[in-house]
Amino acid sequence: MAKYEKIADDLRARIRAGEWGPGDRLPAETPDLTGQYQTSLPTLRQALAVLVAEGVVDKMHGRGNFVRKPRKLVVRTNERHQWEKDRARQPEETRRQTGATEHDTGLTVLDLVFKAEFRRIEAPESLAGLFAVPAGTGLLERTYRTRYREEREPFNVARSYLLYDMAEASPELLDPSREPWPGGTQNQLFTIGIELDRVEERITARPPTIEEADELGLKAGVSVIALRKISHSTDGRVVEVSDVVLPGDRTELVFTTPLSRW
Amino acid sequence: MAKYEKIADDLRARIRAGEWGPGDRLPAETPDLTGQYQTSLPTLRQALAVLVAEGVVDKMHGRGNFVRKPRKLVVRTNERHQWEKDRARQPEETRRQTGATEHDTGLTVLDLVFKAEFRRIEAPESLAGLFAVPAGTGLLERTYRTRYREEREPFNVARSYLLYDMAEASPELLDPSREPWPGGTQNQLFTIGIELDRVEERITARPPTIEEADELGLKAGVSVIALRKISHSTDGRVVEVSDVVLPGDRTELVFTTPLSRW
DNA sequence: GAGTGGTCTAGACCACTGT
DNA sequence: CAGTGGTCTAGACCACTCC
Repeated sequence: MAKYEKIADDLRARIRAGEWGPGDRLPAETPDLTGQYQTSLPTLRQALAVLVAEGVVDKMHGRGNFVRKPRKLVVRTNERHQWEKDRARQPEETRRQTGATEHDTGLTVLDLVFKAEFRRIEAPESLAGLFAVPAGTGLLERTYRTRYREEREPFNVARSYLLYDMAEASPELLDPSREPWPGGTQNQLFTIGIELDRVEERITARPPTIEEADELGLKAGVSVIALRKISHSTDGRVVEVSDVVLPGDRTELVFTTPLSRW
Repeated sequence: MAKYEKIADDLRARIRAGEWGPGDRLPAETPDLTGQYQTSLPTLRQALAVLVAEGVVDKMHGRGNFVRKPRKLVVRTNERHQWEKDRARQPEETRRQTGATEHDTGLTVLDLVFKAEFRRIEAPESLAGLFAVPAGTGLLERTYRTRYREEREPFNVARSYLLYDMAEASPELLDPSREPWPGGTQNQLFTIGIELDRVEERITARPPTIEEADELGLKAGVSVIALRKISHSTDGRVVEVSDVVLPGDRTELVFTTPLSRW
């Protein structure tokens, strides 16, 4: 076993044993830890890199290395879809009070800050296939960033796609200044005569790309959950595709599958 | 911007531009790349570490650095639960033919190899809470490893928990040599008079622990999906809890949520 | 055995954080 | 300004893969 692995194992064991608790600073790389382990700085740093990749240690330039605190989870359920559907036909006053994210998280509209950007794009192959239209068809791309009011980085970035021709039926849907829209996308679809039959969600996890790490304020070595939501209308079409990137270490997705009785 | 970041950016751009395709070997670290970028070996390796963390490059000791091939996905749907329930009361001959994993992946029983280990444990706080029993209550812990016949490492490790007193009602359930059980857990529960009402799944993503990376044969820096499945019976009890760890870069979870009509 | 990546050293200098 | 981590060098030797 390599020296840096032995050091990483030992530090991990000391942390698990409680020698340093969550939020505590570890001894300085130089001269403390290099001295304790009788090693050079690069080797010690390689050991620390292992613990950072495992999510055990946070490095902070100029301050020190810290035992990572467990992150506060953001929960996202699949019950939100039925909830949002039930709400889509309520009066605006009701819809304005709270959205699906608040429903999941138990927060209020005031705790969260939204930012929306809209643009028209031509459908790439992958999206065109889902919508069953030719590549190059016009799509409305809407980018949403949601963050806690007290935090700087958003905790999710979502990109939603609608057929441009379809969205155009109601010019208000093309106006980003009307976001956050009371009642969400299902209400928007309702205003143009569309009812959803089911929502399909596909989930994978992977390391963040450079751009995502930047956008979500993630440390190198954590994971993101990539969720693609595909909304099917009652007349059998795909009417919305939404790609959401969530920080893996602070998101919990909850799906409930009801079963029919024997 | 640091030198190693510039090098990483340049290499990433060259890969995206197709200078090397999926599966191709990059030029040797020494002397090729260090020469091209006029840098020392450690700095070049730091640049490569960035690309490995992003999942763009695979390092293979003694062979070279390779552009990563797009991973083959293993799909897991939530329709499997209803499918398994429908199957639970079928004759053994029908149940024996295929299981839920094969249903999801389109593979046959012959493509997959199972390994099962059983033991009796005392419920830790976290599990006791879910089952609504006192901590220390006896649980049957069943560990399953599934792998492709041609691969060495399993693609998932699952740990399933049942109340020991409940499982004991049918001694066959305590016998690991009877696995894989035709019809899966829902058929096992059927034999002791239990019907499921719904299945709840909670999902997070995180870096693998040392033990998981080892067990699943993962490279450092990839992500795992941790899925906890909680099965609720028609009489309102939690009857099974199952923890599954899946390699994030080759698993796609698909959840379909049907919506009731307006 | 040739080629390739993996580990490690000793030390210099830069950049960030907090007092 | 002191303390801390971040970057970088030049080179030695080890371990793995494949011919």
